[in-house]
Amino acid sequence: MSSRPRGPAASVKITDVAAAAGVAPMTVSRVLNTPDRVSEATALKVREAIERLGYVPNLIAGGLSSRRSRMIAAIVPTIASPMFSAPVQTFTDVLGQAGYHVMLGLSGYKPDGEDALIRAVLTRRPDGLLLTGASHSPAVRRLLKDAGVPVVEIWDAAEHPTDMLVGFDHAELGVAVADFFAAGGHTRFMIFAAGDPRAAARREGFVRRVAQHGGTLVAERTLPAPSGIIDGRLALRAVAPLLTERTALFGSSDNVAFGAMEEARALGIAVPQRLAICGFGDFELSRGCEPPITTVSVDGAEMGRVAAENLLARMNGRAAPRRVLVPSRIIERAST
Amino acid sequence: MSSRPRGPAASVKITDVAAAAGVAPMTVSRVLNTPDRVSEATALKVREAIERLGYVPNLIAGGLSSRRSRMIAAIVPTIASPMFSAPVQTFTDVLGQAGYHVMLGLSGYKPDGEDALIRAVLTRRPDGLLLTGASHSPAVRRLLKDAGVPVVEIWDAAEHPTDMLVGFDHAELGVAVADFFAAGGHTRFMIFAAGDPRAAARREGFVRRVAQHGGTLVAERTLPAPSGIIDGRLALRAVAPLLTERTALFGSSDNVAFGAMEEARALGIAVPQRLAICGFGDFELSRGCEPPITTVSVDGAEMGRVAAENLLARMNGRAAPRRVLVPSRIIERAST
DNA sequence: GCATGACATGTTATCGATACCATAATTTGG
DNA sequence: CCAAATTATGGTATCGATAACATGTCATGC
Repeated sequence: MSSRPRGPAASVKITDVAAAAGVAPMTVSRVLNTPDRVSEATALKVREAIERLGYVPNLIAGGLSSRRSRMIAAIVPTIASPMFSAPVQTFTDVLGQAGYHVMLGLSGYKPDGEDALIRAVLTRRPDGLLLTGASHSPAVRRLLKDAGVPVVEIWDAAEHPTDMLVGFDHAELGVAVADFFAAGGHTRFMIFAAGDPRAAARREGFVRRVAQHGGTLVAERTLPAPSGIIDGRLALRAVAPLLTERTALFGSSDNVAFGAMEEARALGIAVPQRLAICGFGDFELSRGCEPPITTVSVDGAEMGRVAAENLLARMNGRAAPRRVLVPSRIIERAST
Repeated sequence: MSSRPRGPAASVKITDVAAAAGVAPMTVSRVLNTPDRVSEATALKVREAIERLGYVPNLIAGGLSSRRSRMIAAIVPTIASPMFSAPVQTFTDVLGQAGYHVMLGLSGYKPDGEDALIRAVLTRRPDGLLLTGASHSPAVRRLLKDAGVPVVEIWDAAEHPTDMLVGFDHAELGVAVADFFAAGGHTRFMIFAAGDPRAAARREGFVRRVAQHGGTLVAERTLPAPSGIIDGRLALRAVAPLLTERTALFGSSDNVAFGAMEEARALGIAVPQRLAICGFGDFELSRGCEPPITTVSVDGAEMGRVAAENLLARMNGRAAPRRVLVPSRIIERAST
């Protein structure tokens, strides 16, 4: 008799099932984990016993023994934006179908949020990790290396990822948007960028290319991260006096772009005649609003899917690409 | 010497730390879990050893031994909508600060998505569960009862929750919106509702009250769940011919309401003169668009926070309210 | 000065499953 | 018809931590 406190109804364990089915516990384990190694007749008996006793396997115990938790940690700044909720959604779906569960970690936009979170998450011995961005503190990099866990980084395109990466180059994307505007005959430019590292990279590329085109950077505003519709409205209101001539605006997200457009409407600034707007993210909003907003589409759901598949490959001992770049493309709509 | 395969660098465990610090493993455990029961001098030695060896505790082992996983499962249909991402976000934050991690389960809108997910999640022996809605299959209810895990249900107001509940009455809310429109002198009504049970309850309340007011229900459309901006646009386009006189529309989410408004704009239907619109959810969108949209505000973030706190209370052996109703209120804006 | 108790630490026995090796049952081939 | 190969099952020893109890140490009070 155990001296431990037990739950209200001492729960059914693998030995109970084994006894009920007249087999060894190990056989029950096989029925659940490697069914092809058990005869059909035995498997039937065992499954019947499982059903009858209402056995729910304990994956904590299994994980300790097998040293595989079948859990994956996903760390993103927030799920309040489609930018991150989309990849997390598909990531969770794909891994769920493979029998893995996802622990969600929300790091916020504070620079040190990630460190503590990764440390905490590693105490659960995840079989894999999804991280946002590829710039991490040296402490984190060492921690990850020591843990020996497969890691996928998304939403970034560092040359030397910690382990694997599925993302794209934000600076290049900024360049592409500048080129797009220039091709439309624009000479005056503005950018509203959120304060996070990736939005900053997009801005850097955009600003650099504008200069190369000999364009004028009329205004450049940094918004709090995560930035939204209201931030876009406020920013546009602040720069409205500068909108005396035809100008092109790049917003760091579709929400920001939409906010700018709505504020422009309220102020009587014509879009796209006086103000051309390009957003980022291809949220449903930019497609559904009136006029629809030109945007840069990056398939976040796809990113999550590929990240999950690469992680699965590695966890199953197969090889997986070190660096996958997902395409981004400008979707031209009525706002430009 | 163990016959098990070991990781690349056999990882540091509690016995290693204990040896390095010259104490028993149990003392190391105490330093980490119940620091007040350890003398300051010993704690210092132990912490130094932990730091020096880079010890990362194994909560899988700890969980097996203590029968407390310190994990909570959160099951929502999707995180693509602010309706669910907001509560999940605060829920995760609050529990994270208390040392719990959240497993994310996305059940989708298929009726049987939840069953399998809950069953799978229980194999991890979570210390608590967050569920969306309060109508579950009998199998699930029994499973939860047997597991003896604290459960909070959100986004609903069933009379007899499975365990605890933090939500509100959707039908009542539909009634309130009908009253609000009626008070504004409306006699013609339309509703666009998503196909999920909660949107259906809002619709039922709205339709019932409209009838009580002697109003005309001009159109009633069911949208696919989860429904978005585009669904709202399409629905409005379909019913546009009916908008010959002043009409009031209740959308099942702010996204749907916004889509309807944008389509109305495209079709030259004046808002709010010919079409008054009320949404649901108080997303940033309804506040940030032009004109801003009247909506029913329900604080999803607050719901997540309270759910987390009640769960924490119960897990710590304290009492927690069985049924918490969060307020909802109509925020009147320019669309009505 | 010694019993009483509070506090700090150590010892032992699990928690519930799976890896690995051993053995039994079955099939295959010459 | 039997040895060798294959397949199915069982036994044992952990996985890494913590609960419960035992022990040791010191302060307090009468």
